[in-house]
This record gives sequence, C-alpha cells and structure tokens, in this order.
Amino acid sequence: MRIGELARRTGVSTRVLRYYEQRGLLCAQRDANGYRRYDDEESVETVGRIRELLATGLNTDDIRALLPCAQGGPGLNPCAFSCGIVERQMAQLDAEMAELARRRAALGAYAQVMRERRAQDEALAARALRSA
Amino acid sequence: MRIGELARRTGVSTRVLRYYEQRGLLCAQRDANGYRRYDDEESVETVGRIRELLATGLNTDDIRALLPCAQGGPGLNPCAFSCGIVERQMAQLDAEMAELARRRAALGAYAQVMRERRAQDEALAARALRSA
DNA sequence: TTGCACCTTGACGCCGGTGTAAAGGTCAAG
DNA sequence: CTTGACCTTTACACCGGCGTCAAGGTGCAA
Repeated sequence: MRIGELARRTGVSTRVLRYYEQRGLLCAQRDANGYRRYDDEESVETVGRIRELLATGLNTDDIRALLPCAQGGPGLNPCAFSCGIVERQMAQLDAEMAELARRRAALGAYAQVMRERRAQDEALAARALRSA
Repeated sequence: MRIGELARRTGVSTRVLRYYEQRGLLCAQRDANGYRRYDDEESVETVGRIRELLATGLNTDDIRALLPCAQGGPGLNPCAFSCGIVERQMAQLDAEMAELARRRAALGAYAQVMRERRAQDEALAARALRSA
C-alpha cells in the first residue's frame, strides 16, 4: 500500500502522514523508486491510534514515546513510563479545566457589572424620556 | 507619564503597551519629540482592565469592542453589544471545558487499558522468574 | 509521444500575544 | 562633548499541527 491509499483508508492527508513519519510516529519501507510502502493492517491501526491520542491533547513527542507501549512494545519499563506520560497529561488537563473555570468566573463577574451598568443606563434613558 | 513609567507602574513591558496601542486598545498623546504621553490615572486603570480581560481568554479584537463600554462609553447600545460578546465568550469557555472533559475521559480509557497491560506484563515476568 | 495520476522533498503560511534585536533620535547630567 | 537612560519604528522568532504550493521524478494507458 502506498501513501495515497493509506490516506484514503484513514481519512488523513498525505501531508499529515509524511509529517507523522518525520516526527517518528509512523515508519514505512521504501520501494526501489523511493515511494513509501506500508503494510496493510498495522499502518491503518497505527494511524488510528495516533489520531486518537492527538485528540486527547497529547503532542507528537509524547505520542512517539507512548506508541511502542500502546502497540505492545518491549514490555514492562516502557509501559510504566508511558503510564507516567498519560497521568501527567491527565493532570495537565485538570489544570486547564481549572483555569477555564477561573476564566469563566471572572467573565461572569464582568457580565454582572455590565448588566448593572446596562440597567442603570436604561433607567437613565427612561427618566430622560419622561422629562422630555 | 511616558511609556517606561507606565510599564513600571503596570508591570507590563513597553513592547506590550505599544502592541495594545497598535490593536486599538490604548491611546496616547504625543509630545513634540514623538514620545507617547499618558494621563496619570486612566491609563493605568485601562491597562489593568485589558490584562483582566485578556486573562479571561478574550482576544484583543473583542476587548477593543468591549473597552468603551467597560469604561463608561457611549451608553446603551454598545453596552448591549458588549454583553453579547461576554456571553458568547462564556459559551465558548463552556464548550472548551466540555472538550477538555471529553479528552480527559478518552485518556482515562487509555490509562485503564495500559494499567491492564502492565499488570499482565508483571504477571508474565513473575511467572518467568519462578520458572527460571 | 502525450497525458495523467501518483509520488518525492522543501518551504512558506497560519494564529496571537509577546520577546528581542536592530538602527536610530532626544535629552539631561557629568 | 560624551555618556547613558529613555524613546522611536520595523521586523523576525516562537509554538505545533497542518494546508498548500513549487519543482520535479515514475509509471501506466491511450
């Protein structure tokens, strides 16, 4: 399977597949003419896993470290290491959610102030209208 | 007050103050030699408000639209418009929080799978150790 | 032979707030 | 006059996953 077919079967652009290879997430054999050649099964699965992991917010560096374990790599130690990466990312997500909650609260305070200002303005306008 | 002093009093770099001016968030008079001159009170407050709003995740375009109202601008209509901006941003934050929650859940599923794999590996290693 | 689909590498753009540097003007103090 | 602090504008870099274009090679079909 060449890169175009892998792109079609995964719904990912060829640009992205080459990018994943450059980042060390995906490997390919080469034909005599230099074209990339992928195995039928494994590559599709690997690309799927990469997309899933990316969608969790992990970056390509972390995914590169994670993939050998996720694919059944050299066993115990790397897997413990990978668990660390995943847990670190979960903590990161927790921190980001807390940050977003903080922003939302601050924005809510602003909205409150603005609602009050607006009510004031409307009262003022109504009074001006009556006196006119 | 010139730009250096405003920078010191607000804790914001001169680069950032010029950027805010370029984005239309902050205005300054000019001395005869071209130096920016700021009023003593208002500028410090304005910069503070800009920083607060940026910290809520609003971008400079929204803040530019928002500031006249937050400063007691031309009244009713702009303020209603500003309320819309704030509410839109709050909805945006809600969506981002939901997305982060989704990511966290997906990552949790991965962590679960990996924990199981790890336990499997450890059991395997223990058995190998016993049989050796 | 021509055309077309497919492949290759390399490189620039994006977003958006900010750092940082270059190249130069202004002004007060020594 | 020199030094040095302060000011000016212009412009490039960053991050990170990806779109998109350029310039060119390969191979099959009409």
